[in-house]
Amino acid sequence: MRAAGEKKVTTSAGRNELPTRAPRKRAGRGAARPDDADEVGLDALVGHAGYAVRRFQIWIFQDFVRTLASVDIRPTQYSVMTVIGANPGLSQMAVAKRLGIERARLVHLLDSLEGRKLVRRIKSKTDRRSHALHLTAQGGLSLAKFKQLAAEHERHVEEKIGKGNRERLLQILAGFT
Amino acid sequence: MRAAGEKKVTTSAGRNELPTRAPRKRAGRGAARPDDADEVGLDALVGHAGYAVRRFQIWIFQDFVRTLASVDIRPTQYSVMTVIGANPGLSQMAVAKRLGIERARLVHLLDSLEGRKLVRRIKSKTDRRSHALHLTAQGGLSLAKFKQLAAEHERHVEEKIGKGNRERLLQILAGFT
DNA sequence: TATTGTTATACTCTATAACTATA
DNA sequence: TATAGTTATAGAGTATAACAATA
Repeated sequence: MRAAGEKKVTTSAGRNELPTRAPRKRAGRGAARPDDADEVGLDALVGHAGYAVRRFQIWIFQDFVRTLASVDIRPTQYSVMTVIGANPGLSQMAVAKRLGIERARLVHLLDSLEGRKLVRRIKSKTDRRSHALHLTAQGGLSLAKFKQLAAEHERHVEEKIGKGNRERLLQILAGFT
Repeated sequence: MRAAGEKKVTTSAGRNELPTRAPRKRAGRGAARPDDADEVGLDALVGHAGYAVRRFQIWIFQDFVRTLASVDIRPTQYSVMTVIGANPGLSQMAVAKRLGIERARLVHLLDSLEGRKLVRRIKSKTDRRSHALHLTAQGGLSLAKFKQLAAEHERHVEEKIGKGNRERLLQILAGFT
């Protein structure tokens, strides 16, 4: 996973000539096999938005996990707590639909957050099938801390791709939120 | 998973006013609970590049799988075959490093592709620990077809976010490939 | 009948560790 | 001793199906 070691922290937005390496080439020694990873051409993958997005998503995900490691919160947990915090009383179905999480998966996520006393499931009076979700007092305080760390992570993103590019990215992808 | 049903195929690049919904609001009936998913505010998630990127990645991934369903090829399989096709004789380690795949995982991916007669592992003469990877004749023909379908998928992306935005996206993320 | 939360299953993917055969 | 490929395991995430309680 290249992202861990962190080379190329170029911090910027300067080098934008698509790296379309020649699809065929031979390595340094006598042999015809490029054992040096950077000599390996991507061919059609250059030009696929999905490939670039996947690599970026992996980087961003790992930076988030690393930055919030001290509080042991992962991106999905953060998104669930944020939505509950902003919309107290929401049902599990509503949270699942809003975040695009399977309702079956949300059950386990909430089990974990509830076990950590960050979230509470309260039986709904109006619809006894459903639960009203709330942050606990501790959950509210913790979320404030999580948001600080998440903002720090966001600054890492800014350093990585550049301030203007980050904003442009948010604009381009606004329709998917 | 919102993407399956497909609402908002707005095909474009027009609506870019960040949807910062008010963090608190009540639903239609007398109650105070927004059961309508679109009434639920995202709060801090708006403004996190990672959240938008994750949602976009899910959409793009699913469109790829759908578009290449007839040939039963997933994004990772496609990337592996493309790199082998462009760099015949590559070792497993070189492919794994280049694509950011764990070498342990690549073993299973290659087992599957080799079982389908698309790829062949050939024992290296120079280093008997390693395998030289090649597409079979059938694999080469198949890959051409996969590339056609992947290009079709790429057109879907273009329709979804707009031609200019897609190009800009590739530029912004070029450093991650 | 339909929906909410739940349990269960299967498969993909990430992250490790350990083993073997070579180097 | 280090590396390439392999096997194994654990957890996250996706995708389903089915069930009980309730609507």
